[in-house]
Amino acid sequence: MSNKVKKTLKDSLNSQQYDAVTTVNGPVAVFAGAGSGKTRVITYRIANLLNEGIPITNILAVTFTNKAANEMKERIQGVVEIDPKKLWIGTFHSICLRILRQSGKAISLRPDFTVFDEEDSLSLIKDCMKESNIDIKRVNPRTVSKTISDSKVALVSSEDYPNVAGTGYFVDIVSSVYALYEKRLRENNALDFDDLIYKTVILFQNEPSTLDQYQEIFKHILVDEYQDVNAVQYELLRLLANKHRNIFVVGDDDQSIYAFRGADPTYMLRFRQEYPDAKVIKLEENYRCSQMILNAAHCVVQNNEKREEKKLWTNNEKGTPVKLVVCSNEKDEAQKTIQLIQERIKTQNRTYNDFVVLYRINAASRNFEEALMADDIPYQLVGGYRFYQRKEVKDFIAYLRIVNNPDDRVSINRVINYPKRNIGAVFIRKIEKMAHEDQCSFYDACHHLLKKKEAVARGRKGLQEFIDVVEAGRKLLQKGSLLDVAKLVYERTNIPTMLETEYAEDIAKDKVSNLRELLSAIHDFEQQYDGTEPILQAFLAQVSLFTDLDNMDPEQSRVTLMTIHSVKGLEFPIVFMAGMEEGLFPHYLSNCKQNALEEERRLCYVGFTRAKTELYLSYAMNRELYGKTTKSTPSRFLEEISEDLIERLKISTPRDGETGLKRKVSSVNRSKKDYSKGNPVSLGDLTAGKIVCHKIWGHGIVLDLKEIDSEHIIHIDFDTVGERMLNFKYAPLRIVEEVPTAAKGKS
DNA sequence: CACCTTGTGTTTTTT
DNA sequence: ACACAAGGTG
Repeated sequence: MSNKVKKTLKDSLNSQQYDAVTTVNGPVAVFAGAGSGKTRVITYRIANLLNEGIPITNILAVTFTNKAANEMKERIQGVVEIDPKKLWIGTFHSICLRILRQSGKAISLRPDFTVFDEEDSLSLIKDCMKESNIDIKRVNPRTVSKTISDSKVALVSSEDYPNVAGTGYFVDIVSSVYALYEKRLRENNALDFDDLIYKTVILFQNEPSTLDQYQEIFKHILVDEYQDVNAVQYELLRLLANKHRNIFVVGDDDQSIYAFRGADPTYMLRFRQEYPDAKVIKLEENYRCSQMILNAAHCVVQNNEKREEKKLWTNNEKGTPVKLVVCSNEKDEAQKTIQLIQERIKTQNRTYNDFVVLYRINAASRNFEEALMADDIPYQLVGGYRFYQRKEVKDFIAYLRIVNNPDDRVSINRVINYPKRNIGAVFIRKIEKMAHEDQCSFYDACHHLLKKKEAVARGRKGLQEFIDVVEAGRKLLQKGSLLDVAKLVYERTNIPTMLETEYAEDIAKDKVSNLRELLSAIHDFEQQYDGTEPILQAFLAQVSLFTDLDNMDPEQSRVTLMTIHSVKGLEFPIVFMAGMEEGLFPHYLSNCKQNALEEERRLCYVGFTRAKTELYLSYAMNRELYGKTTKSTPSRFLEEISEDLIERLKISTPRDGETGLKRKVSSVNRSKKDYSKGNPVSLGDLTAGKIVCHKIWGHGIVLDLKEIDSEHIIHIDFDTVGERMLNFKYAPLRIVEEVPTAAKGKS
């Protein structure tokens, strides 16, 4: 057994990887570039620790997604025999949830607390703002929510916030809302996402004996995606590793893409300061990408100023250039993408699961879904409107949440009048008043009210029905079957019938089938239930931390659609990145800040380096988004790729004939030659009437040049895309000596 | 007092 | 395109 492991390690690892795997004691930081075998290192390291005789219960492994955790469990089982249930492996959130359920009592947390997702927490914040007479139109609740979330990540409590945040109108508002929000969370017996980690740190800070207990359990700590660790997570790790100092972190600062969530890649660079005796290992050989793809990725990311200079190398073959696909609009983009996929299936003997389509924002998935459906191509959509986030599913789950925790006011508010029970805002306020007078919970006040005969209200009957469903659910739960409880809710609330009257037939059908799917998920959960904690509590916890990514199945032959954020850690033979346009990618909200722009660039790097053999980049000249159509400029990231690594692809789809695009495409192709022959342009050259050549759009005639906010804006009429305004600073323009025929012909 | 209609504002990425 | 809040109606 032991020898088998040793041999496997030597055979399947390079010397740096081997070093990372077999350095058992002390702090280790591994800088692992994209595709350098990071997952393999972590897997083998755990296997090796077990092989060295370290009990499985003494290892903590933190991954970025549940899916990564499950995958890792499976892969370890391939090397050594383990009982995967004994291994502490999961996301920060799931691990902290487990710790708080076990030991939260020390900070007066009940073990049956509910986890609020972002929507729940925003709804509670709105309530708090209304209660404090803050005009929701003047102050955006989302901004308040984000500020509170940021505070928790920065370990700033509601008491400390006013002292730390300075002064001002907004700060005053957040101060009061934050305090009230915390109070309400406690009353709801609930924690929000940030609390899971934040309260665990508080627990460890306040209760040294509890901390000591976990320090003894987690003698060896491994952290994946360390570049995406934020302050509160860093503090958690620091506390846990403080005693035995066996902390092993793996990451890549070029792949840090979660700064919006407080991630700070400098923790990775600061590791050596925290642990001066740390061993630092660099993995720079890429085993995934072709040379051209890797170089193109490097072209982009090297434009970042805040980064450790490094260059990955690969022994893989040179490969083919990155392909640029120019599309007329977002529909055309989906069409062309699918056409390319079909071609490759036919000629290269590919299967659908060799392909992934990536985009910057979830909203972009729609067009691809529609096009794939129309062509009967199997696909799986990852992320987006996640299953457990859908309205009908959340409504249904709200009932289960109330059965589990009657203090969950957010869920009560959600469904007390759904289906309609004649319970409006006024009636609710009346119950609240009663709860306040009787010093009891809202739920208990409902009971009191129903007992009083004189309390006649129009909603009384409805309230009785609501309470009856919940009480029946609680009784049924005692008997043990979760599925029975769910069925009861399904039948007694009549939600399916409601849905049919509420929505159009096809939409209602969809929603009802989602609920059926939920019932079957509950059934499956019950089958695998291990009985370590109350079943409903266990189910709800899984639901709240579950992501669609966990559902992804790479085995099935389906095209995958997802955001670039979700694709981190995965690889595909052929990658399509859509929407390579200014404003979309980089996203316009990131445009203002240099840091944010650099993060977009890293995101681009992550996308590129998912591809093993082929990478397609596409952009649409016109895009409809958020209900309006806008003309777009190619992403600056396209300009950053050196010319020998990128190739414009000429595709004709049936639609092109109708729009006369074919003619334009051919003139663009000629223009590309002119661009490389042309001379660099200076500001003085740009007078009205001059013919210029754009790297992507080809020839155009200068109409105007003006200065706005000390930026030089050029107005050009292009043969291909018509009139555009360009910023001189970024525009890839050249002057052509001869007046090309294409431009002459146009007037 | 609850419900339905109209109008308004907002839209990144994820645990 | 969508959600959500205010205002009118039964």
